[in-house]
Amino acid sequence: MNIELIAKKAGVSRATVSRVINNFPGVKETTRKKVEAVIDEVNYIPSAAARSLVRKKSNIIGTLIYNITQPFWGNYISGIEDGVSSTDYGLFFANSKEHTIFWDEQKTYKKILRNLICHGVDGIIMTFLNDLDKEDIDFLESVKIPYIVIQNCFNDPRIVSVSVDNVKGAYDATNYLIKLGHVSIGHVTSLLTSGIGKDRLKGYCNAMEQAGLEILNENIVNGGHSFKDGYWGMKQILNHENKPTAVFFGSDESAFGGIYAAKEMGLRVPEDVSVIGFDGVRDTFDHSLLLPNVTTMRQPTLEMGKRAAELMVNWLDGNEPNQKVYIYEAELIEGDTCMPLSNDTN
Amino acid sequence: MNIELIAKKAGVSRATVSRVINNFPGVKETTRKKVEAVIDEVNYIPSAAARSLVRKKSNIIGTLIYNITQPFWGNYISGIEDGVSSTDYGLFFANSKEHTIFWDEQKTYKKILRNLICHGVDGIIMTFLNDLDKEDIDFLESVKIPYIVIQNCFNDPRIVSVSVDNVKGAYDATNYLIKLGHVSIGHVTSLLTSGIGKDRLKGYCNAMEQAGLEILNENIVNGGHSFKDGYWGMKQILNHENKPTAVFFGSDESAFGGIYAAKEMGLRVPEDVSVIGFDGVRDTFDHSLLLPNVTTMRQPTLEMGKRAAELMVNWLDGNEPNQKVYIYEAELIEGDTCMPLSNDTN
DNA sequence: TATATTAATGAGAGCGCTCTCATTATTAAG
DNA sequence: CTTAATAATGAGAGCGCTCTCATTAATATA
Repeated sequence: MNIELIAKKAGVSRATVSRVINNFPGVKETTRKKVEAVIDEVNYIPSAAARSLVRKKSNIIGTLIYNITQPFWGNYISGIEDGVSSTDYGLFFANSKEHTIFWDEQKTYKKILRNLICHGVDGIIMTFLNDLDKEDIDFLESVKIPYIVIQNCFNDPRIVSVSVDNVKGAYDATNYLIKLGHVSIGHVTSLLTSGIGKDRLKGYCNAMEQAGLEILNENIVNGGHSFKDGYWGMKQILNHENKPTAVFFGSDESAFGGIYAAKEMGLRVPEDVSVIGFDGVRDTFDHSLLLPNVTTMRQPTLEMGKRAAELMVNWLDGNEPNQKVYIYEAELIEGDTCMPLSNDTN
Repeated sequence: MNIELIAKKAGVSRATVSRVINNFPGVKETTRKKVEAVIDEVNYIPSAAARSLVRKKSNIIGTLIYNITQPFWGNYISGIEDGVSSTDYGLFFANSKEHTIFWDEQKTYKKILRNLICHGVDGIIMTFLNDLDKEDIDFLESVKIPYIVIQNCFNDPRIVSVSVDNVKGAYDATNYLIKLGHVSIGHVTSLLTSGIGKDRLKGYCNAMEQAGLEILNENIVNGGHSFKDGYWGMKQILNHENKPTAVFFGSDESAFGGIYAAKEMGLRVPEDVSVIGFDGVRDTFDHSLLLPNVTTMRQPTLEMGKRAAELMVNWLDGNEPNQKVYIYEAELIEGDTCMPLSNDTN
């Protein structure tokens, strides 16, 4: 079933059918009705391939999201979907699993991106946890395809990104603990191979310095975003003689791990040690009531995903983003895992 | 950059370039090298649209998954991705959110499916929780596009499906409780508007009947797969005078809700009431150690997703599945939420 | 060296649309 | 009723590939 047959059946030319399909003006109402009737009758759907070929546009946006099986990342997809849902664009999907990018030699970013382009996407929305390889950017630039990075922010002037202000978020988190009277504050970082981890560490340091508090190496543990990372990080931190009275974790999952570790060591949260996380994922779990109500810096992942999608849609429609860097603020969500330092009667 | 230009640059015809791109035989080695050099030099990637048009095949498989922000469903995507990862196929993505299908009038199945087809997918892998509307099937059949349903199984002979044996799984779960000596066993169902919920209820009834145990209406609560459903279901069940000593939940999330409700009512799990769930999602959460180690019937979602993808890939490559219904077995995973009935010294 | 056979390559049609531009139908103006 | 203006429609080229079939190059055989 093609446009030719529809035209024949309706007794008009292909051009007229095309006008009807695309809702173009300049078709007499009676003709339009006639054509629409035929289209409905035979359940005609125009060939996407033919359209893409002549328009040089597939109306498909490629997405490369770190690990959608975790709600934190899944929410980005949801946001992106929100952003495209009222448009003619659809989503092509690459890589849903963490290990694929990190450990699978066969699947470097470049190969995944290449695969995306081979399938004809018009633009790409992606998360990059590790700092983007120069080679990857060069590749994207060379194929001249619009791309937007979410979650991570780069100082490369070529990259459009949507992310949270990690320095400020970490600063706010640390400062919240300081305001509660804590002076000895630990930090289990997120991945320091990414700008995200580095920025959060920087925010932590900024807050400590500004408050005139000493930054102790033994209070900073190189971690990651997983439960396990938080678990081991917390063990390490709490094993010191002068253990901190509060710990800032680079992610909520790692904070959960830290809380678990503290309990295992016979320490109460927050009575013995306060804990603050980052991300704000708790509510995304159906079983959130079973999880510690962790105090955290919430990232508006849904909004950010949506924003990225909207920017991309507009871009593909001819309106290049007028900024390179779109920054959101992480919001402090007070849970039950922080309390004022008991010695301190503020 | 198109095949014409590559041909010109390499001093050969378009046909030869095409042969090289597609790794077809009958090209002299020296010619092949020459063409490949040009392709590499200009970073040429063939137009997906043009290819699709002439081949009448986009090599894109559409997926319609219930709610990817929950790991249970996200795992299906992971499995599907596993199944296509070593092939030339890619994934197009529709609908990531529960509400979109259930509550958004604008997004009926048919519209989503139509959208998928408009974007040119070759086949569709989808989850349908509610029983598939006859109209939806008719539509899919009318556009003659291969589709595979995962997670739900229909007795419509036209539908290829990959799912778990829900009757047997529920039977096994209930029987496990019976073998532990329980005689008064409750059931918080999953959605009874879906075959899944009905089948699990049936399995429960089968086991009870076979054991000669009475099926009490007050022990069966119409629920759903969410935490909330389990929570309210459990409250209802435990409020009866002769409350059951064990409860089978239609999902793990609802089991979590049930466990939470029991605790709230001052009852211990499993000492006062045993709980068994369905799905086997606990390990998919990074913070699984913080969750009750619920006894459950694990569904091999990853394998099922992979299988569906493989079936689809083969189908699109010309080999129609030789069965209509692919059934997996749910596997009993013994956790810490069940114990023998104390009165019973078996 | 001439001929038969096989390997390598090219010419050209066609996939199903869109879009420009020419043509025809319709209405308005004189 | 004729002409000018506008509205509606159609003809046809072209998007970038694939694939068949014809042609030419290379090799084997006599």
